Amino acid sequence: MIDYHPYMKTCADCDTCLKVEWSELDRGGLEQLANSLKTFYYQPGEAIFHQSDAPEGIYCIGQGKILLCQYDSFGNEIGFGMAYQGETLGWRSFFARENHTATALALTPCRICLVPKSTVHRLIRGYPALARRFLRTVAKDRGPTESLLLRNPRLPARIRLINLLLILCKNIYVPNSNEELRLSLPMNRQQLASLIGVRTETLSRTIAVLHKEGLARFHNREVTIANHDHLVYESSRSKR
Amino acid sequence: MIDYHPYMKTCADCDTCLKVEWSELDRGGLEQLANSLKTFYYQPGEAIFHQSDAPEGIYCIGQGKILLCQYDSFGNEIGFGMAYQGETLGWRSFFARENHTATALALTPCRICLVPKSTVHRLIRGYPALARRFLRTVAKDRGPTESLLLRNPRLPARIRLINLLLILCKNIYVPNSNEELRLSLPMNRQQLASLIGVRTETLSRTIAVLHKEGLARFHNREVTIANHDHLVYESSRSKR
DNA sequence: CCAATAATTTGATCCAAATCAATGCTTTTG
DNA sequence: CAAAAGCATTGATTTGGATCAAATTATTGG
Repeated sequence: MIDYHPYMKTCADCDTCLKVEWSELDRGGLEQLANSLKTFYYQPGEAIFHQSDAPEGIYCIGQGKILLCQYDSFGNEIGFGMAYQGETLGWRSFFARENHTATALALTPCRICLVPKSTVHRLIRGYPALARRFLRTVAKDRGPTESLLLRNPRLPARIRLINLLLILCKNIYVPNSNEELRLSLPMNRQQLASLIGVRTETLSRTIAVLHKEGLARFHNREVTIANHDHLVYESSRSKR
Repeated sequence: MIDYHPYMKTCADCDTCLKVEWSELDRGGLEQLANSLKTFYYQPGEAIFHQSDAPEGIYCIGQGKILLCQYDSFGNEIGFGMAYQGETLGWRSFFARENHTATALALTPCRICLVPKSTVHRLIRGYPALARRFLRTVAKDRGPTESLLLRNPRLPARIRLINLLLILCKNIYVPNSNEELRLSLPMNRQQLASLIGVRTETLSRTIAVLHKEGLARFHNREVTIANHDHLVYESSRSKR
């Protein structure tokens, strides 16, 4: 983790952050933001924050993909969500005034800005619109809904995998549903398997089946969604 | 559903509501609240709101227990959370500005106040502290965490049931862990089973085992937790 | 570039929970 | 209060995914 703070004193270099919650700020607020921001770079596998750490503020993902995970009593990593460029991170525990209940792992090289807690507190108090905007962010969190699709014991592994693919599809721009959709799975099979609550062997076999059926062709960490409509159809016909 | 609105024009009758988010309001705010409140009474099985309804405001549970559920494509009810007296309800979709993604069912006779959306909007704008307080409420929501304990396909049914019992225990005051803990399961076996993602037959068998082991004695819709510590121990030793 | 190592896939077997079927209990309700 | 209906438990069988083991494919480091 390298701190580029000395070179990054302004948010002008980082237009992603202005597209998120901070867009509620005026010139003065943005200045406070820029002056207190710390920018960090992470390599895949590095943690942005750890379970049971006290929150240091709110993170703003300028670049990269992040896995949210927990560890069980045997040290196994269990992924339960992802975060992307242009999203804020770490708000749940910050606003709940609790320690982090999850670990955030960089999956790809990441550029992430930390807005220190003192700044967030000041801005939230000074800009009621910012508080309202964060209220919307927190309420809009898809985590709980996704978990019903990905980690439901009553759904077969195949449907859970399909649901995961569909959720990942939503996070990339889809110009035309007729075109083949290519998306990267920026994580290893263990992490992918943990997201849908199966063992890697089961994931492998399920992947092999979808591949043979021609619905989604897998090659290492890339998938080509050949028949998006059919995946949607199959998912919609299943239980919850 | 009976509207007792004519008899309940003030929040003074309903001290629970003052213990929740609305306690951030001053005299004027509370007056606005009291003047626009509508109080409804529900019998077990009645819905407070339905999946895909547009939110009408925020509900305040004066009395009763509520099941949050969804329905799959075959009409099966899948519970994924509960709400209790002294909690607010329906804020997620309200603040996300989306239609409800869940149905709220009364499990016991309920007294519930609806704060109409126009009032909530006005109060949220007029009282920044209220927005911040709701931010905390939304962030503190235990739903996502609980779902990892209750609906994790990698956990055996036994552990998921134990986790459910422990979560239900948390919602009642526990004076002394040595004493036996009695708690009611105010729902049928189908609903209980859906909360931990198993079939009723499996729930029955799992209940029978815990009962025979003397860890938790079940009788109809009542459980007596005989060995809380052991349940905690077993839960903590399991995977996530 | 190749050996060493790690990650992934494939194969064989086992087991927890689903399913299907039947019986025993509670609530309703006439 | 008894019959009917709905709910809950128990039994027998099946099955999807876990587990254990081995082979194959990637990745890393010399």
